[in-house]
Amino acid sequence: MFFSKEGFAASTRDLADQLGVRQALLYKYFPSKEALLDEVFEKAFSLHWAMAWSKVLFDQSQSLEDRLTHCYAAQLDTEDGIALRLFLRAALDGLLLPGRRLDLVKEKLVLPVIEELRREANLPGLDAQPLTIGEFELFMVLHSSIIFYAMRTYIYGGPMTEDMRAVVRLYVSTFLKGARAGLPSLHGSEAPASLKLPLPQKYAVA
Amino acid sequence: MFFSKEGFAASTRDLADQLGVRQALLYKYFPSKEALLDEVFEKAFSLHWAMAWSKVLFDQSQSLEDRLTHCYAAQLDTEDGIALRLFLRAALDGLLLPGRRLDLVKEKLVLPVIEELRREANLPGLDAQPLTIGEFELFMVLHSSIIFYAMRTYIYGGPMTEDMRAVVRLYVSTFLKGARAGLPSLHGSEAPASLKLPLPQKYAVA
DNA sequence: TTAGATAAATATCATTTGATAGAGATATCT
DNA sequence: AGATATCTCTATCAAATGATATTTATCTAA
Repeated sequence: MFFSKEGFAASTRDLADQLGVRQALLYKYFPSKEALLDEVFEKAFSLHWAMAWSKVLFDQSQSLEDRLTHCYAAQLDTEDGIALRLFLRAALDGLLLPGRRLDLVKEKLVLPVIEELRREANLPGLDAQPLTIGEFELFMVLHSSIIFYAMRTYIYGGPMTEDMRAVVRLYVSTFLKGARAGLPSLHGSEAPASLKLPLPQKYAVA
Repeated sequence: MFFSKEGFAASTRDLADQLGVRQALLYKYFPSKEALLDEVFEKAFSLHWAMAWSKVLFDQSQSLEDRLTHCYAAQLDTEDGIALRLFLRAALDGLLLPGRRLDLVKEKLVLPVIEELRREANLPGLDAQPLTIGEFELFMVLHSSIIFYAMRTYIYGGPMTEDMRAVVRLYVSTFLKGARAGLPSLHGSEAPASLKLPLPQKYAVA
């Protein structure tokens, strides 16, 4: 989209030019520039993300590494940079969408994965002991890698490998190795108390 | 700074207001708004980052985990969000600074750490076998975690733990566990060929 | 104190930009 | 065809904005 490249301060005339249309026409469809931007946000953030998740993640016939790799690779496949740019611009301008996105990630990805890792390690389930800050931050190791990969690709514009799936698999396997080795001690007595606190409901908005 | 909050499209009048000065006065010190922005960039990106690095990282008397934790925690300590915001805005607007930053990270952090991890694993040194894409991406697992933590703190504005150092240590230890376990196989025959290619000189600019 | 310079304010200009009004064109229905 | 409704364009306004010119205040040195 236009605003993802030019920023929200871009003029409606430039937008109209790019659409091959006259500037005044925009105001037949949108009462104001703000309404137009609202529409842009709505389109960009509606279904995007969070589709492939959920289902594939629970398919116990594949290894957790395969499932996570599949989810995040699918994620990066559908990502075209536009939503990411809009997303960052919105965050920089003080919108609170980004925080809510993390809430979604927590619900759809962090909780299932940590539940499974806890089971592997013979730790109590999430219903018995709520998700801790340490576990959330542990998962952020993986999530950050993917996000930053997308940023390097679409924002930084750096030269990336063609073999995205291999990189995602490397991220996932590195994370899983570290998480499996470290999760028990996150619940042990030697872990910092701050990491054992339950994760608060984040970014809650009225 | 002003532009890190308001964006580069903010008006010189608002800037002057915030400085408690009249708008025209700005043009006694800067020939144009663009020159003013250049100055802002210069200030923001000059020495910032990359100071604590280098030295501490080579102090073999501490564990690699301690050294990395120290470096990145110091990094996050000096970070006030301003540089990060400017940085992201610049990246979104197509500036190529971000790529160069990664070049710095590669030289000051990735190379020493991978060299050390290779030595631990009895793998050939970097002079014998250049840094691979896989190794760089491996380190990105750690680096992304830190960057994204800063973004969550200063851009997303989410509620973060007070105990930043504990989180950084968790990132570092998780990365190290995964990297130590995975580095040998990154050089083995089962690794994807794409990850074994040498990392190209990135983001080179004339 | 005064001459000269430096710093800051006022006033103003030309462009850009969001937004509106009304004319012309195109399609649709009877 | 003719009436009507929809769509798009031209023309224009008022406010905001980058930039300049001119005036006023403040400081410094002899």
